Amino acid sequence: MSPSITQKDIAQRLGVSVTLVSRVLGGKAAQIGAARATVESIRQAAAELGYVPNANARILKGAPTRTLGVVVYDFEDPFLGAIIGALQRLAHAHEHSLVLAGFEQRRVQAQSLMPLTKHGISGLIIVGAGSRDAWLDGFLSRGLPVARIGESPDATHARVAVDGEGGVRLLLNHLRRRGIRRAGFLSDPHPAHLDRLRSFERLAAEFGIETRPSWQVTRAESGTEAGQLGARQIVRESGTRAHPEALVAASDAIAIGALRALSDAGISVPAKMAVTGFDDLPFGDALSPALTTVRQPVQEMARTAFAWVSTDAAAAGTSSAPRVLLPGELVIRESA
Amino acid sequence: MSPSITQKDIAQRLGVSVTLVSRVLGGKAAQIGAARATVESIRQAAAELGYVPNANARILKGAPTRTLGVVVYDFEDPFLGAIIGALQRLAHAHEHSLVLAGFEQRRVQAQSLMPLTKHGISGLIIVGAGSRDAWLDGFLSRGLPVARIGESPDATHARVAVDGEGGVRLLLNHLRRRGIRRAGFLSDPHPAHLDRLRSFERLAAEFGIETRPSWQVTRAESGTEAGQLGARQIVRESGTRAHPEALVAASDAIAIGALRALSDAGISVPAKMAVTGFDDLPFGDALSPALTTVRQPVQEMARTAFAWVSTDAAAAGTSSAPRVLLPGELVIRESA
DNA sequence: TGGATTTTCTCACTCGTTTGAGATTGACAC
DNA sequence: GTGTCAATCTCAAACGAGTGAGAAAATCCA
Repeated sequence: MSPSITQKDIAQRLGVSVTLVSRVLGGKAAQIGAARATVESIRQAAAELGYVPNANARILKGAPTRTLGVVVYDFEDPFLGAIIGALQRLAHAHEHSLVLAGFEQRRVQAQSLMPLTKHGISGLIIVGAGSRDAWLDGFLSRGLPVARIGESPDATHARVAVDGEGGVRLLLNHLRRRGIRRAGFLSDPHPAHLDRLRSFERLAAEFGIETRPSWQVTRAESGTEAGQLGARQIVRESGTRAHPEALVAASDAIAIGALRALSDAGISVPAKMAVTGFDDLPFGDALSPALTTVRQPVQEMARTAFAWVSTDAAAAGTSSAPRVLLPGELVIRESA
Repeated sequence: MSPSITQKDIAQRLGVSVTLVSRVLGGKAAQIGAARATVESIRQAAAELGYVPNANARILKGAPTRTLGVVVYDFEDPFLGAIIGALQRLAHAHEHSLVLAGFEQRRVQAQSLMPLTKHGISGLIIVGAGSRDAWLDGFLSRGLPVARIGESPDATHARVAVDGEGGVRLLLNHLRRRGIRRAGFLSDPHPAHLDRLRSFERLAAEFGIETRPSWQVTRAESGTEAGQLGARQIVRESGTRAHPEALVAASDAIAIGALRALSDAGISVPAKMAVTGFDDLPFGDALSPALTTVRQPVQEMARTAFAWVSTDAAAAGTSSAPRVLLPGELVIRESA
């Protein structure tokens, strides 16, 4: 760990003051009227010695940290990689850095926030849906810009998410065009999924699609398990009577579970029952049948959230819209 | 952004010197013989005011940063979430923080490293396989502890990965017990996958399993696409002649593609052809048929890598083993 | 009561960078 | 010879925390 080059090293080498070096390297050469030759020699020495400014010292002096905290609620989230990747690209492009924090089982512990305060973040991005975040108040009251990627019913901070209702609308419209007149819904306890369920209930009639309470199953399990158990339940219960012609799943994971249950029950998809997902996970197109779904606008959500909290936006005083819903994209494949 | 509480605030409130506050809060109270009452009052004041030490100031003074850089090669990696989650938990438990950096398309740009140097990381964890990392030399030569989660054939730093050969061995042993005597292999260009291919070639004979060059397909595409095209190719080419009874895929993603191709070709799995994966992705058990595979020891890999680079280990002078292969776990489901 | 100890706390500097305020130099005019 | 004005550069004090060395006050012993 060789010690790094500081302004002092440059100053000593050239026999000038650190002040001058700081000003020249800080781009203030013109303002203070530094001699052209001096400016050149300082720049050159800096380059030769491989000078890299010490961010800690700068920040200590009050410079913006250009560091964003990223709080992840759910590391199982299949989108996590894509979202973090997008944020990383944005951060990189805007010369910000990203500090990670996370919570166990959607719980916050005071110490979880240590990395955030420790590095003096200038903005906060929360990844994942959630509500009533008491820990957030500390940041918000200090005027720290906060943006969430995901829904938060009772939040006071900015958030961006896919338009669940719009997505369900796309799906129902598509199903209707395919001639489907009876549909069920599969959900798990995830808040965004419950929201989609409510949209489904509300919109089904509008598209002339019949649904029944017994065709709408919300399981306590989550993801594929919920889908499998839920679909199995619907199939069993409506064995003799009329059964839905389509199962709208609140997420791709749930839909995958449903596909499995239908396959086990010998019900062919989409011939006997159509299935739709929501999210567009990476493997949706390789499934058999390939999953018809609604694609999450991951990049756009990341971009929106980043734009709200980045140092540049905050400095410009951009007022942050409290809630943005971005449209999803209908991806028609084989399952419906 | 109300200014944060500093030691100075505490000192002023109690009418003592900042030095005393620093020493007490730094746990040096006993060494310098501070009065019990004073220690108490300082601690209490700190708690009441909500004092959080300023990491930048500490680091500037030469304290270990307790900050690890996490460099991600591939944000598409389906394990990314799990790995980052595990690292985050470890970091949290050991009071470290995590700074993220990443590369576009597995390429490094000098500026990509900015966050790492900026925050003065004390260790580096690379997520993803790779080789010949020129950018790494700078860190290594400064004596920075580096660990990679993933293989790196020509690396000089520590790395941990799943034991590919061991995994293939588990798979072949299992296939043999199921009475399979002829098997093919599906790969894409990922280095770890090619490595598994070589293991397969080497080990097949040992288990009395016949294989042929035409049954071993490495596609230029990656993931599911490679699996789908590869499986299709094998099925077509061996249409009339003897064909393999099993397809060993280098990854779950590839296996999913293969399942799809076989389904399209009307070849039932595992009755007519067995399929195995490698990785154990989240949805493997919800597929139809559920995928037999080898589980990556994600938690263990993260733990190993973290242990190498954490400040505590580095301080203790723990010598870092250059290469560790952790055993995968055979997960027998339906596809083989 | 004076000096030696002990107990308890403070001074002053440092880390690398920034910045308001001032210093030094030379040239030019009168 | 002296004052003025630029041009050019330096002093010194921060930011928040840590630290070697020493100081002030209280206690003890004779």
